Amino acid sequence: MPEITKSYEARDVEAKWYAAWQEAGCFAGEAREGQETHTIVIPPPNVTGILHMGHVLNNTLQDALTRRARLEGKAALWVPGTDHAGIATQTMVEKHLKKTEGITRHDLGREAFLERVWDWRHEKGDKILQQLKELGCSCDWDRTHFTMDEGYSKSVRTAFVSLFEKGHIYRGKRMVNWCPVSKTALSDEEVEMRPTKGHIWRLRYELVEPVGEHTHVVLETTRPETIAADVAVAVHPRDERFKDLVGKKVWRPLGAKVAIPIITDEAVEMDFGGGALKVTPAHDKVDFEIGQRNGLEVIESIDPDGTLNEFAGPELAGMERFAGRKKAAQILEERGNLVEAKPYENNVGYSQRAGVPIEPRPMQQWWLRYPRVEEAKQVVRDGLVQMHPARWSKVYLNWLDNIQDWCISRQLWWGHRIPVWYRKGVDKETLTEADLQNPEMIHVSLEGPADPENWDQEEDVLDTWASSWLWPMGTLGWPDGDAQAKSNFDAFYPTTTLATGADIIFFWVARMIMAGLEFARPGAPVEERIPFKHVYFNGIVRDKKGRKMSKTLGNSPDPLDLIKDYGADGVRFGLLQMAPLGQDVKFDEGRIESGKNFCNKLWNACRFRTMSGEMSDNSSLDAILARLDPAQMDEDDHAILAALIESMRILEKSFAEFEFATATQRLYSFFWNDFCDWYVEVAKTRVLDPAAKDHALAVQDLVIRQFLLLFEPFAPFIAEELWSVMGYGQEGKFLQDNLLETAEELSSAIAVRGSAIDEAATSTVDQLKQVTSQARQLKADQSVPQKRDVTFFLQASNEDWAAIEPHVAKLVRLIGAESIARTTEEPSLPAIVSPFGTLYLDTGIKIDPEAERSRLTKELAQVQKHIAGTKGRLSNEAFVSKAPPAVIEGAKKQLADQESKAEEIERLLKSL
RNA sequence: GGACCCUUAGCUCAGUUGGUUAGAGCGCUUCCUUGACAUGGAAGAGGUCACAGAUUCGAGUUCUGUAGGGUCCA
Repeated sequence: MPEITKSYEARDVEAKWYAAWQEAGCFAGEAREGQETHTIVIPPPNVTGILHMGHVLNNTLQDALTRRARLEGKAALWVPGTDHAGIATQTMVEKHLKKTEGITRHDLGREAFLERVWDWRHEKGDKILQQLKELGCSCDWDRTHFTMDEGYSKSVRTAFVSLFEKGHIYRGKRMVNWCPVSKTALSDEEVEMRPTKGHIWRLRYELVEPVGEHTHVVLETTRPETIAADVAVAVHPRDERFKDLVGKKVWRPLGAKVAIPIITDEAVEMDFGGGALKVTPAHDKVDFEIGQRNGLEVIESIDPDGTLNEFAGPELAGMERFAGRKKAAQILEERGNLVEAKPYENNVGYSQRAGVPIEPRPMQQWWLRYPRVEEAKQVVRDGLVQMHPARWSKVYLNWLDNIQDWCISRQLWWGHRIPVWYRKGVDKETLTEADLQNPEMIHVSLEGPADPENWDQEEDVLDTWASSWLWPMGTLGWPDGDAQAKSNFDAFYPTTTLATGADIIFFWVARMIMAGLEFARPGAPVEERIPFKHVYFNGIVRDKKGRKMSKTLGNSPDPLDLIKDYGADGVRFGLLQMAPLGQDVKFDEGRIESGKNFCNKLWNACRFRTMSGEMSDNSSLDAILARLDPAQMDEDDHAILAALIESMRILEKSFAEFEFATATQRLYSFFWNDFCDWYVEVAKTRVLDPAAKDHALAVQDLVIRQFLLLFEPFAPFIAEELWSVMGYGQEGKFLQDNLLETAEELSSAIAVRGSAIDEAATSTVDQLKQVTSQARQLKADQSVPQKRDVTFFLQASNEDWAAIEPHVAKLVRLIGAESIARTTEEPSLPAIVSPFGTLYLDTGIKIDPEAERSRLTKELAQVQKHIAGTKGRLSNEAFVSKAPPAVIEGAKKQLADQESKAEEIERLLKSL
């Protein structure tokens, strides 16, 4: 018999099995011809990232799905990998260079700098993937991808060239979100709107020539530092207040003294700031559009690094933009242009990465008109791509309805350099859309021009998301035919489920759907082109105060510490218990501890089983079923097997609906409450009986076997260890080499062996549990110590006694009693009314009538309250005539039961 | 301004199509080291299900509104 330690020690077990799994190639995604597949691609973490609680949740879910799929006989593939994370990684390396060598990337130059980034990536990168192994993730590590690897880069360039050729990509001067710190353009999605406290200045713009009584126009602005770049004042065309002023001119109050026109534009909000708007096309998106419509000049008074330039006027030139704002307000006040300065809060766009307000500016950038927008909406509306929880599809559709072209170029070095070459001498700032079609001026291809000496490659790289949107395809080899064959693209695409956070629904999920539809399997039906069938949005892990966990706040525990303290299985199971579908998770270490304790409980239940008797043939389900003796099946056996089968049903449903908390909670209560607290306890008596022992242990072996199969997706290490220890496996095989039966399959397999589950047994067992609890309650009330020297008397009808009699031996042990004897007397002893009749406790000491009276009176009051409620319902004409018969029957039965119970308690009271 | 989510025990959360007396984990009180497990066992205290209406024989559950908290979009 194998030795089992007294408590579960996770560390050795985890290290041992992970190595064994890898050695045996357990995680290889290989599909036999015609085998159903289950594919997940990991949301690639930043290559230099480290594991945080969000990753733990997200990856545990993916692992649970993947492992469950394996047990269901599917060819399960989980593709791991990392993302190069353009800005984040580049910034990290730049900071490091600054700190250690005092140099910038420009000191090194592009090539040398990129070498440094690669060094960094090789030194520090992929650490997170190692950490995922500690968590037990069953990724196919041989398929690990990195977005900057050659193969993947080729897919990124292929997508670019293809979209360019189809006219989806263009270069154009438009307003972009400029980050003055990172000095790159950002997409709209990378800009975070934050309410920001500041001021709004009410200003006079003097009319060049007074009109009637009008000498000036009043307007409001939050950005006086941009006044020097004003080229007009705009009012709404239907605004009567300015009827006479349109077409006149005002003096620009800062910068060169210039008269600027008063124009009209629909975009002006009439009830804001008096109705007039200063128009600064270079520094505001709305103003830029007004400028375009009205043919206005564009004056840039802020440089890319956020410094005011000479166009801002001599007083402001050279100042940092926020210092310039104060200074501008001061000058305006001195010149008498300031009417009023008020504190003001408005939404300001911040660079998500750098944390500073972005500076909108018109720039030449590369843009993408999204492909397949309509189709992307349709696949979600049609349910080909299902989101869980479903409400996110609304958010998704709303974004697609208002979609804007995507700025895909970044002024960075770390990333996929855009595969565009300009003929030497061509000025890329003045290229027109027509020039883009001219092969004499522009070359766009995978491999570059044949005569590279005559061309300059575009300096910019692609937005990171313009590479990761190809992830489900690129990691399966697209577009390279050989690579696709090697990866078995045909079998594994579309992937089954994407598990991710809702915060990247636009960044990634929506774009992946469009990319999949555009590039995968051209010409194939839409359901073969989508990148995934399900999207599961897991919640965000928050701290106790509800704040997002972040490195800067330092409020996130290190998952590796948790794994050390609680075991990977404990962490996984505990976390999923607190992660219901679509809800954020407030992290509670207590739950993690409870996960660990549960593992220990399971461990000890198995330990106890090995101590209870020799291990018999556990090598297959059939072998165990053959050990069941139908003649010995009692109510407890039926009830525990019924609960097992019900648990299997619940897990089938929870996996289908991504209800992981439901699944883990059911496993917990089934194993701990139904099995350990009850079944194992009642079985102790039977195990001591040579005639009943084999059967009772066979039931336990069956339950534990099925439980381990159900538990493995959540807690793979302990499941594997016990699978081995308990002899369920075969030499050289693993738990995952077995198939998990469905609830129906198990149910009929048991029935075929002659032990068809009697569901009715469950209610008998519930009554036995109740009487057990009542007996213990009596003992506790009477302050009887836990010794087993007390006697119970049960005043039972023939029928009740027949029902309980076969269980008495077990109950005696459970309750901790000398005996339970039937009585026809009405002894003067503390009593309680049980489902099998009145139960008396003989403590051997004299009864205390007062204490007894008070206890029974309390009990009676409760029963009577219940009776009153039920009577009330039944005497309600409307209830009786409208409620379904089953409900009415239930109420009647309940009333009868409660009334007889009340009568009995009253009798006991009287007899005191 | 638009969309969505949340509010249930001291804390963190379950509660599936409306149907007996609303559950779990942690914490708390009392008892127990009895040959699986003190990472454990037994008993117990603790809830006007945010508030106000409506629908219904019946609402934690459906609808409307209010308050508070949160998220996304503009």
